[in-house]
Parts: sequence; C-alpha cells; structure tokens
Amino acid sequence: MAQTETPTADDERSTLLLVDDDDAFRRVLARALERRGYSVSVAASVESAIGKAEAQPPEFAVVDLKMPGQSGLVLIEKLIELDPNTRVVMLTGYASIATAIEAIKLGAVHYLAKPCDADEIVAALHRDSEGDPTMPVSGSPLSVDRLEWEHIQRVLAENHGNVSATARALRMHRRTLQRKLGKRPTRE
Amino acid sequence: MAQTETPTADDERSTLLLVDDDDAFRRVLARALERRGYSVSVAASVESAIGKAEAQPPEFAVVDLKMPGQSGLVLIEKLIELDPNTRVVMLTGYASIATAIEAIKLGAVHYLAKPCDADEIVAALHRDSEGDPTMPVSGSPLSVDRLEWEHIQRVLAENHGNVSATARALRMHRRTLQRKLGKRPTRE
DNA sequence: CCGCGCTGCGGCAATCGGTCGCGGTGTGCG
DNA sequence: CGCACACCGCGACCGATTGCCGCAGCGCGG
Repeated sequence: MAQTETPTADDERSTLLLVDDDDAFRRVLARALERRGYSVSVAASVESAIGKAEAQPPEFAVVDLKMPGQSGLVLIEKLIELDPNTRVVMLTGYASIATAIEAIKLGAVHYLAKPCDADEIVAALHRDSEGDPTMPVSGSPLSVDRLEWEHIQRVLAENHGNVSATARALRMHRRTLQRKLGKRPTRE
Repeated sequence: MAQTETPTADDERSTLLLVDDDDAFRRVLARALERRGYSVSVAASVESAIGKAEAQPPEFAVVDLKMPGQSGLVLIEKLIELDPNTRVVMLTGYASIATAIEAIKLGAVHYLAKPCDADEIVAALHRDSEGDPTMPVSGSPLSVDRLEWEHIQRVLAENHGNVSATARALRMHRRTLQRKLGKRPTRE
C-alpha cells in the first residue's frame, strides 16, 4: 500500500506537488506544508504540473480545481495514471457535489473546500482510503442558494463546462448564469 | 420517454432494489422505475434491505442516505460486498459533499440530491462507471425555479407547514419565503 | 390575561436579473 | 486563407425581486 507513515523521516521527506494558480495562496500553503515535513514543489497550471510530474512523480499532490486553462480534474487523472499510489487531494473555493464526485471517481483521496487550513489538508492526504460509513448526517437540508449552486454545477459538468449550452439547458440567460458562476458558493 | 432501450431483453427485466423510508416517495418512484422497465423491489430500512439483498442480490439499487436506524452508507457497503457489480445510486434530501465523497468511495456509481426526477436516476444508474465521468444525458434538467419549488415544498412538508421554521431551516427570510409560496404555481 | 411565536401584508431602499451589445478567440470548411 | 459560427467575458440599463422593518391578528400554555 501507499506509505501512510508521516513524512517524518530525517533525510527522506515525502514529495508533494502543489498546484494552484493563486500566487499568494500557493506560496503560503507551500511554506505551511514544508514546515510540516514535505518536500514541496509547486506549479501554477495544469500544463506545468504535468511537466513536473512526468519528470518526477510526487507521492502526494494538492491540486486546485478551478484554474485558467485546463481543469484540475484532468491533472488528477494524469497523476494517477503516472502512479496509481499518488495520494491526491482536490482543493477548491468553488466546491460542489458534482465536482467532488468526479474528483473521487478519478482517484483523489479527498476533496476540500477553501478556506481550509494546512492541517486539514495534511489530514486529508493521510486519511484512510475507507471512511467511516456511520458518519453523522447533516441535520438541515440545503439552503435554496446551495441547492441552486449544486444543480448548476451538475448540469455544467454534464455539458462539459460549456456555459452557453448549460444556460440553454437550464432555460436561463447566459449572462445570468455567468453571474451566478462568478459568485462563490455559500458556505454552509 | 426517449429512454434508449429498456434495460434488458423482453422478458428479463433488470432487478432493482429501492430503499427509502418515505412511503409516498418510495411508492411513486417505484412505479416510475417499473414503468421504465425495471423489476423493482422495495425496502423501508437498511435492515430489511439487507435481508432482501442477501436473498437475491439486485443488479441495481437506489438508496436513500438518511433513514431511521442505520445510514444508507452502510447499505452501499453491504451491497457492493454481496456483488461488486451492483450499480448503486445514492439519493438524498440532505445532500452534502462529505456524504457524497463517502458514497462514491464505498462504490456508489452516483449521488443525487432530491428533488430529482426518475429520468435522472435512470441516467445515473446507467452512467459509465469507469472512464468518462460526464456522460451525456438525454432528458433536459429541471429549471432552477422548478427545482427550488420542489425543494421548498419538501422542506415545508417536513416542517409540517410551518413557514417560519421552514424559512429558518432554509436560511432565508420569512418574508421572501412567503412571497415565493404565494406566487408560484410554476410549471414548465 | 399575558407573553410568545406564527401568519399575512404594506412599504421602501438596495441588490439582482433579463436583455442588448461589443470585442476577442478557437475551430471547421470551402 | 478568410469566413461563418459558436463560445466567452463583460459593461450598461432598468424593471423585478429581496432584505428588512413594522403592524395587527390569532391560537396556546402558564
């Protein structure tokens, strides 16, 4: 199995690839992860991440979903293809059930919504692949805003990210859809 | 409607186990699925579902997450254990990213938030389990207005018609809820 | 009888949403 | 190669919707 041991080893730190287009965020998180014992390399786009991963496949990866250019999802696929044991965590400020499902299906070990702190990410990285089926179920239903967001994300995924097609399917105006997509999902 | 072909040949209908504790919902959905060509058996709890599944493992399953007693998640685990080829869709009115991740990790092929219609469920059931996660769906998704309406009605029913309580559960203003309730006989 | 929570509703200001339109980009075809 | 076509992002305008306040009526338990 994958090395679940903490990246403690004195001279052998675990390699981790961090991919996010937000410079400030990436820098801060990279430092935080280094302090926690990882050998961190960074990338600001899917393309450059693939380059680095091909040169040296990392043991762990933290990748942002929404980036200019290709979606972080395709990177997950690529990383797992390069090494099925890579433990990938998807990180996003635009969390939705639809993308979470895709990320997990593609082989990510976990999916976190920003904002989240470095400790959460580390915990996710080392989390048992099997979770606890007896987890608590949220007591209140989704808010209408949240439900709308989830629905839109789902349809958008079905339309492969095509905004115009999604707007047509939803019978709403493209401009309106754009505006809704631009706003962050309401944290619950 | 344009639903491709019925799941299987003429006299051999696919077996499907439907598990939900809401009697009315279960009855309606069972009928809808039968009309779409499945041989449907139902259960109102995880325990009774396990009994039925052990007697005869179904090819497909639609299970609710939140049920009195055990969580639907443990049922997914059990069904997959009985037959790894079982195609399970998780269905819930209390959707969350956390439970969605669990469901997928346990082997569910998809995870849908209520309200959703029977066509969506069928599409989810038949969606490619491996590879391309976004498969084309034929039916048109519900409009956001429609979805909102269904959701509000569901929560309102859960709160026994109490508008104030519903507004709180939905985290929306009572006045706004009132206006929405007063206006819509929304249809498409 | 009083306090409390729920309900329906008017009104006003602030935000949102529908619509039009523009410029830019990527792609397939004659 | 140039054109048609579809997509994307975004500014602007203005009517529709929402957030919020307040008021009055009503049933219920102390």
